Amino acid sequence: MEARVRVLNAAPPRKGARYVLYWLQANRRVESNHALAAAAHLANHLELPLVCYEMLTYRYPYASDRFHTFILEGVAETARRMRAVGIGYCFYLRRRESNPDDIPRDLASHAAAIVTDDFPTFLAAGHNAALPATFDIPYHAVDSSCVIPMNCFDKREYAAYTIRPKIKRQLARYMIPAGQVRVERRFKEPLPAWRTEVRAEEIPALVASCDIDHSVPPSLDIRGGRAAAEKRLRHFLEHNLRRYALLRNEPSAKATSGLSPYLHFGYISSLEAALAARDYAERHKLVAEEFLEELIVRRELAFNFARHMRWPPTLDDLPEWARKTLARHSTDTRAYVYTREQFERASTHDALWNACQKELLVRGVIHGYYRMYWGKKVIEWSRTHEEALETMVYLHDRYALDGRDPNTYTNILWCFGLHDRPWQERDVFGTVRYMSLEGMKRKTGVNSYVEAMNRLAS
DNA sequence: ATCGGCTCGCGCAA
DNA sequence: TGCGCGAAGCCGAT
Repeated sequence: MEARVRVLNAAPPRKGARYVLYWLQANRRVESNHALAAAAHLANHLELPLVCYEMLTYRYPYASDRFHTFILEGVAETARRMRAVGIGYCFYLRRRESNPDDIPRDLASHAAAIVTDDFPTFLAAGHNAALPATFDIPYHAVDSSCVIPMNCFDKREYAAYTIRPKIKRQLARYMIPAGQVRVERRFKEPLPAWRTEVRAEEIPALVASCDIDHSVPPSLDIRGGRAAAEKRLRHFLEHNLRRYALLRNEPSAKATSGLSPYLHFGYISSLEAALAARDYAERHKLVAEEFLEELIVRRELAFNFARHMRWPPTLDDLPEWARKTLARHSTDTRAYVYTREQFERASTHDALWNACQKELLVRGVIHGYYRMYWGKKVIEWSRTHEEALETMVYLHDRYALDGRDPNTYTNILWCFGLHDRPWQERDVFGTVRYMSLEGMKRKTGVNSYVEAMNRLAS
């Protein structure tokens, strides 16, 4: 467990406190949650009950109906499951400027210690970098996102082949269930009045009442919540695990897990998905190898990169060979040049690219394989490499349910050569790997995907 | 349909 | 110091 914990403030626990506070920033679940388990352990040790605080504010970048809905869809269930095990769960929806914003401080003033999620991007990364020193109590950040804790890798890894053997060596030690959360003292005080109780039928009205971007609608077909995540995993294991190795790069086969939004918002942990896949494969004489490679090796390579990159991501974070070759080709003539707005509206000359963008606009995800094509083409058709990066980050931050995630930024920078190797030199890309529409047509069912996305978006 | 070259640098064997 | 090989490819030769 120690490897999962970063002690960001080592003050002694407050005497005479009423509870230990778990500030839920990333892991929206009771099950397979090392951070919650660590908080419960500390509460038991201090002979105090445990309070879980989760908040959703109107004012973070790209807050919209899409993200608010996906988060609110999980709240009632998290409340039920937390309270069932004796944790005082309080969710707070800060809808607009006039709502109080000092609730975390107020909660912390009665807490013996704060335990929270260690997450290397976006809001949680900012909070955990800036806030620990402003409290006079212990502040622990616990990594419950990775199978092998991020802290086990002290340096920035160069590529999948450098991190893979390190992961394989330690896998047996960490591929064990996180264990049930057990609190010895139930939280018995009345729950505070400022909390927001969320009922499913009230979510549209709640979202409408927030001072956020109402022009990005909820995902057409991806619903938030723990039960939805469990259902998605079960469906994947029963129908697609056996097809995954062969068909994961064929988008129209729908053979991928579809777990990325649930992993990003913490409705499910990669550890429990990995354990479930391994056990299911064992019982049914299947091979889970390829799925586990993506779920563990490549995802944790992305967390390793996110830990070390600056914010926001820039081309300076690329390996030297990629920076140099891109610089040499910075002024190459582009065959097409589109603005951010043209990309956003899915109005390029390329029907496959537009279909990918439509899936992002309507569903909030792009198939993993096509996302690489999508990214390579933004590089090819942007005025500069820097502008291409800005466009990709903007479109993912604003529309992707699996955006703002280490995986997203790593996937975007992979398009510029991160974790990859050089290939044959050509215009605009230099020696960075190129992907062509011809290749996509040869290897995947482009037409059926384009037709499906046009139907969805109409 | 299949194959080799393209091109760089990490990590390990020696 | 040498060598094998890598986050999902392309292209031209056969």
